[in-house]
Amino acid sequence: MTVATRWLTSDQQKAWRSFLVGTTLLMDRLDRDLRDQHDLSLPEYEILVRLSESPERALRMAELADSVKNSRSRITHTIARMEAIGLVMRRQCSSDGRGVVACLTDAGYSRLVEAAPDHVESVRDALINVVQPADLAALGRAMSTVARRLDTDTPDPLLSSRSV
Amino acid sequence: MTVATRWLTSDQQKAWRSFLVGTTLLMDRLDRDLRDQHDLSLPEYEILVRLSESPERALRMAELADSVKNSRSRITHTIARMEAIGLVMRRQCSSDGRGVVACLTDAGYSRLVEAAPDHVESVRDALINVVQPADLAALGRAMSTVARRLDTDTPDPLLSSRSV
DNA sequence: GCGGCAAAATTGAACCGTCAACTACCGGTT
DNA sequence: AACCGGTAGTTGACGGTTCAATTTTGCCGC
Repeated sequence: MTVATRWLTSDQQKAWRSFLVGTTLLMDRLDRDLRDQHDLSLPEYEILVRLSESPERALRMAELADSVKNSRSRITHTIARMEAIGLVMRRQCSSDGRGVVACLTDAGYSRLVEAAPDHVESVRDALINVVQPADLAALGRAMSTVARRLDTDTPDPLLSSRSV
Repeated sequence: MTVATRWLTSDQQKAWRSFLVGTTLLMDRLDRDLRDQHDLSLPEYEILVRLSESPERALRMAELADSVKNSRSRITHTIARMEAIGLVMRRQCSSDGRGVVACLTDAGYSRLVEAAPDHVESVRDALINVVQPADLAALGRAMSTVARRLDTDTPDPLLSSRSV
C-alpha cells in the first residue's frame, strides 16, 4: 500500500532551494579564493587546520578523516598529494602497528598561517558579514543538529541505537 | 602595512564549522540515498527538477547551468551522460543557431516521478524534521542572502581590499 | 556583406573523489 | 601458538569536475 507523498511546504521548499544554491556558490567561492590566492583547495585547507590544532600537529589518518567527514580513502589520496608537495609528513604510529600519523611540516604550517587571514576574510565577506547575527546563530544550530543526527547514524533503520 | 587579522568570534567559528561539517554529511547522505534508491546523482536529480518545471520541459544549456549554478562545461558533460542513458534529449535551438536546448524525455520524467518522493523523504529526514521551523526559516533567509550576494558578484581581486 | 568581437556550447586532458579489493596488524579465543 | 573476525590504511581503476582551448554562430559598425 502506498502512502501519498508529503511534499514540502512552500516555505520549506524555498529554504531548501536557497540552501542548495547558496552552498554551491559559497563553497565554490571559498575554494576559488583559496586556490587563486594560496594554491590550496578548501579540503586541503581544512586538513591543515585540523592538524595545526592537534597536539604535536599530528593526527592519525582515521581521526583526520573523521574530523573533516571525509572517507579514509579520500584522506589517503589527499595526504599523499600534500606530502608530495611538502605540506605534511607521514610517520608510522608507535602504539599501533597499523596506524599512520599525518604530521604538519613547517612549510605546511607556514602555508596555513599565510592563507588563514585571507580565508577568514572570504568567509566573512561571503557569509558572516552578510547575514543577521541571529540568523547565523540559527544556521549554526540547525547544521549542528543535522550533523549530530547524520554522523553516527547509518542509513540502516535497524541500527538506530548505539552502545559504545 | 599589514592590519591585524580579525578572526571570527567563538560563536561565529562554531556556526561556521557546524555548517561545514553539516553540509558535508547532508550532501553525502542525499547523494547516497539517490544513488542507492534510484541510481541518480544529486546533480542529475537537480537537473531533472529544473527541466520538469520549465515550459516544454526544456531549457537552454546556459539557462540550465545558471539555474543550478554549475559551469557550462559541467552541464555539457552531465547532459551528455544523461542523454546517453535516455533521460534527456538535445535539440538545436530554433531561434539561436548557437543554442542547444536540453529536453526531458518521458523516461527522464518518469524517473524523476519515481525518485522525488524518496528524495523528499531524505531531505525531510535529514534536515526539515530535525531543526526548529524558525531555524529552518533563518537558514533559508541566510543562504538566500548569501546566494544573492555571490551570484552576480565578480571575484575581482581588486575589490577584495575592503574596509568593512 | 565584411571583419572583428563576443557568446554558446563542446572537447579532451588533468585532477579529484569513490569504490571495491587488498595488505597488514590488532585482540580475543581456543 | 595458530586462528579469526575486525580495524587501519593503501591501491588502482573508474567516473565526475575543472580548465584551457576550439568551433560555431550571432551581432554591430562600416
